[in-house]
Amino acid sequence: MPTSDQPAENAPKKPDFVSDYLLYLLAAASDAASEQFHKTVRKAGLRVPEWRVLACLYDHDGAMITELARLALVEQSRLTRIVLQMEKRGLVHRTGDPKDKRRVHIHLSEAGRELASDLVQKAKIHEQSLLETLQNSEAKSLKPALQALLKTL
Amino acid sequence: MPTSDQPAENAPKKPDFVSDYLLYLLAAASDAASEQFHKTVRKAGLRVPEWRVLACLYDHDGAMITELARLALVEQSRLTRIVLQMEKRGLVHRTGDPKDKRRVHIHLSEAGRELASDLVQKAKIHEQSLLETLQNSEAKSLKPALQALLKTL
DNA sequence: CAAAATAATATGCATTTTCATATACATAGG
DNA sequence: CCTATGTATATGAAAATGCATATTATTTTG
Repeated sequence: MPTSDQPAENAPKKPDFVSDYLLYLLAAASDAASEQFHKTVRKAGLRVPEWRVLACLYDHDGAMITELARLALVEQSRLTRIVLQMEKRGLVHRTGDPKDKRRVHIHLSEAGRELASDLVQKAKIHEQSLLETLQNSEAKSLKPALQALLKTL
Repeated sequence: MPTSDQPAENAPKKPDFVSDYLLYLLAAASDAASEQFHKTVRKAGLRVPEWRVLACLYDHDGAMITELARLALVEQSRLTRIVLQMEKRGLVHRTGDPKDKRRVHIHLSEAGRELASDLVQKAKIHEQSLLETLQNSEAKSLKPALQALLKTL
């Protein structure tokens, strides 16, 4: 039996796969880096996808459902329901598009905009302190590398 | 009304928040980079969390539930259920720990190991081609930067 | 050593999520 | 202008998920 749970001392140590696998590093880094700030999000009474929607609307107020789903990295039918819940809570409102009656545009309410602004500010502060804990070279290269990755995909 | 969906030409253009926000870039890059390979995973009859569990066991066969949950980036009670399902499908089996009877160790079955090896190989190929689409400088800096981020968190 | 505190896993249940598809509207081609 | 095809959003229903907590085992402490 060639495989063994207890490799002999002289066995050629197989290097780990996951700890050097790009997709794993991306997922793990995303998780780890977000964990702290997501606590802030929940303290503000939002779930993470709701925060994402608010943040995307902060940049793209009036976006339609499909667009917002893509931006906020959530599946369309899920976004529809998230937006409906947020509308009930008074964070956003929905308007029809006169040019294309299928479309629904989502807008921040005043309360939504205030909450978004507050959290965006906190996010920026958190990001700043996160970047400061990294070596200068790593902090400098991270965002451009991620943006390049996104651009080519 | 100071806010407007149609800013005047001379309005000071507020730069986007999300498109330059580290946590967003991480989540978006993770999503985008994984999308393709996750199709391969689903073609192999696995859901993404199951693939993550297999891959982690590929490196850490015999890991206990808590450990595996941490490695595979899933919450513990969820992992318990994922593992139970995978056991029913014959991909893993669970053994008790004689030294500490609370613990449950998870092992790859032969079928599980074969599937894991196959997918790990495909993952490496996919990763390789992904890195090749990036500029050399970006590809070179990405993994170290992510690993540094993980290390400091 | 008994009791309390801690740890590992499992489970009940409410909620969320996904998938497929329905519905409504828009556009293109004959 | 009618039909076919495509697009945007919503929804039903099965399944997955998260949260709190139960259960069992271990460790610590007085």
